[in-house]
Amino acid sequence: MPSGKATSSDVAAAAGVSRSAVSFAFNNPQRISVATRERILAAAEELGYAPSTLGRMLQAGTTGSIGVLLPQGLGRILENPYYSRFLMGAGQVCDQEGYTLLLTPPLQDSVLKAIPYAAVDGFIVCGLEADRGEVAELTRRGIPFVLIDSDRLEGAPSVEVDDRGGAREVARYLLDLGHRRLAVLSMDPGAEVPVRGYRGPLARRLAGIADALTDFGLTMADVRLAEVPVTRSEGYRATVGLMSGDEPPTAVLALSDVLAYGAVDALQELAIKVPAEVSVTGFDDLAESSWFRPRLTTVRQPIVTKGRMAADFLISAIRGEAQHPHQTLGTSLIVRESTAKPA
Amino acid sequence: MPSGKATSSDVAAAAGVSRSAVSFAFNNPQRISVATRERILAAAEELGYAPSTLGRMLQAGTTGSIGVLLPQGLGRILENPYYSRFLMGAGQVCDQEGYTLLLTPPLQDSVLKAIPYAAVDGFIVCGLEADRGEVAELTRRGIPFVLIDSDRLEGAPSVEVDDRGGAREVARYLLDLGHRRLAVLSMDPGAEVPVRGYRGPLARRLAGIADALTDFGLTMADVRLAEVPVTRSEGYRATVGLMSGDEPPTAVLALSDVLAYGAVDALQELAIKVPAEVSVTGFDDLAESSWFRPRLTTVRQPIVTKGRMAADFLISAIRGEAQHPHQTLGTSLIVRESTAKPA
DNA sequence: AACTCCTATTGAATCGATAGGATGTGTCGC
DNA sequence: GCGACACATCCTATCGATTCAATAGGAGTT
Repeated sequence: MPSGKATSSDVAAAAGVSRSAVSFAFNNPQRISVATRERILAAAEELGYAPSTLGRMLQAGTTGSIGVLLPQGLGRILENPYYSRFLMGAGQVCDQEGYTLLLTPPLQDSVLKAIPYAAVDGFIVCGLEADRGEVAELTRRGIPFVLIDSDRLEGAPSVEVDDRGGAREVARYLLDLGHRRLAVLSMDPGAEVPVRGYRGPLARRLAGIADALTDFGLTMADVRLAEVPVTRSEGYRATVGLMSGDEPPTAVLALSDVLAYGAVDALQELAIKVPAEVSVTGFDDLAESSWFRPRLTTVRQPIVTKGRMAADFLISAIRGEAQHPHQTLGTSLIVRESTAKPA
Repeated sequence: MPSGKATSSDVAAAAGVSRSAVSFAFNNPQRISVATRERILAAAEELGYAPSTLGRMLQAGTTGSIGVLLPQGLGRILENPYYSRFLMGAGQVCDQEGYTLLLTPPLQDSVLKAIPYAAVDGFIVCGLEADRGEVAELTRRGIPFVLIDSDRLEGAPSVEVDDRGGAREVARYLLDLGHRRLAVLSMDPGAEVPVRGYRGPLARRLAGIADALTDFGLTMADVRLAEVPVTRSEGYRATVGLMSGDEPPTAVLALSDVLAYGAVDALQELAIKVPAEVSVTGFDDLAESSWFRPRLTTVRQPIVTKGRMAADFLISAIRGEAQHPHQTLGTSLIVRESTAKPA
């Protein structure tokens, strides 16, 4: 019983041939006689030998897997169905093209540090500010990548969503209904906003809301804003805060469905009727949102398609085919039961 | 502008030192003078050099990532929230221990073929029949692994769930309510059942149902059985079939929540009231099941915990610490609104 | 000036496998 | 009996980095 680390030299020795012969036996049968091949394979079986994955990858210069560079830990990321859907889309392409998918969370809270530990042919980079160093690092290393949920950047392929249009549409819808006291329940943008301003999808969604407000003679100063991590319980907590004080909002516009669920939880807890007393909207249109009660009014974005395109673009880039394509996907307002005219 | 493939030799040449010095500059700063180090780092920056991930892994003999060997393509797997939850659990441990997670779908419909293409320190093997060759292959290669949703096997750590007990409990519950005409909506066991019989969780769940039936003087021959892939739409389709004919069942016992959703879809389509006319139960207790209307009666299994334990066991095995632990997790019947006495 | 000691640095081996070109052996034809 | 031609097999360089053991050089001591 070998220690599980038989090498091609061992097999070669056992079969009385050279290491090349061993390699040929596995990858190039026609370059070797049948008898020798059998002998080699028998020896390999005996010793429990199988070609080392790393050895082959190093030699081939390719890993056959694509990395997904994630902005948060796996435990938290996979809690959000948004990412499941996204990975599903990317996974469909991987299935077709025979790639594996390496989920790469930050290392010691640093996305940058995680890069050198991923043996991949390219990265899908999720939800990162495009000028934070990761992009520069990947460029420097010459690793192909595609940006998702980020800012459009020259020289880097990306798949975007019309966040601004979507947010404008849902905000306008609420204003049209007659709501004037809005609360915006937003995802936590990190600590750098004071220095650097909003970035990526968040910036675009806020801009969209501002667009709509302008049409009604309002500004962002007229809405209450809460910024929290994207979990249902944080959405709950923040909403409790938003509803306290004088003149509470008549509509909560959440920038994520998951946050909207939390908002409804809070309102039910406070015995405030949705949508009769307060309207709630989300963003994403997760599958859960049509099951949720009240069925959630939200902005649909094509998450699975986004995943598919990201993987497609990346694989093209890996093959050296594509020239940094950019793609912007549309959104649509899905009106369901969580919104109504203000009381 | 280099072609993105600077090697340690290039840097060494540029800085006028040996390759060893370059390596030290990055990994062992105290073994080299400050001046030289600076010079090397400058040259590295200039050339866009970063140590090759594969090179380092080969040398170190470790990849820092754990593989998840999946029974189906990624596109289909991630459609099922069950796997999202499971991966979330495993991901929590990965976050803590600094591992990445490699999702490895079958290659050309073969799980076995996928193994050599995954550069990992070990595998979590999901939903595979333990004697189908994959286990033998992993053992032969000496790669650590943990079995999930499989059969208990000497010499291989595994995390199981008390499927039999859970199924027995839900079946008995339906029989206690007075249901006698049951339909079982089961996941597709693959083509080998006639030859090899049922395996793994499916076998245990069917056995649990049989246990309960026996207590009531019935056998599996008295229930209608449909076996389909685990998707909502397949559940829908199968249920339409189950309800046709004489003496349709008064209760549908699905072996997966996702299938149960499909069953309810079908019954609503057929204008059959749930639970007034027909009861439906699931298995898993996905988060969605408490949102679903009617809220789904189901068997809860601790999916996230399962994921955590699997990763824990695997990492112990990788470190050479553990001795093939087995663990069986309990289930519990969650009674909600999709079940009632027969009309 | 010679000797020791220490430190920065290097050479070579190792991790495993692959593949292009060279070599050897055997058979066939003339 | 000798040259040509196949075919099987081997040698060696390559993929990139790490690391142990060895060395060169300089500083310090007597």
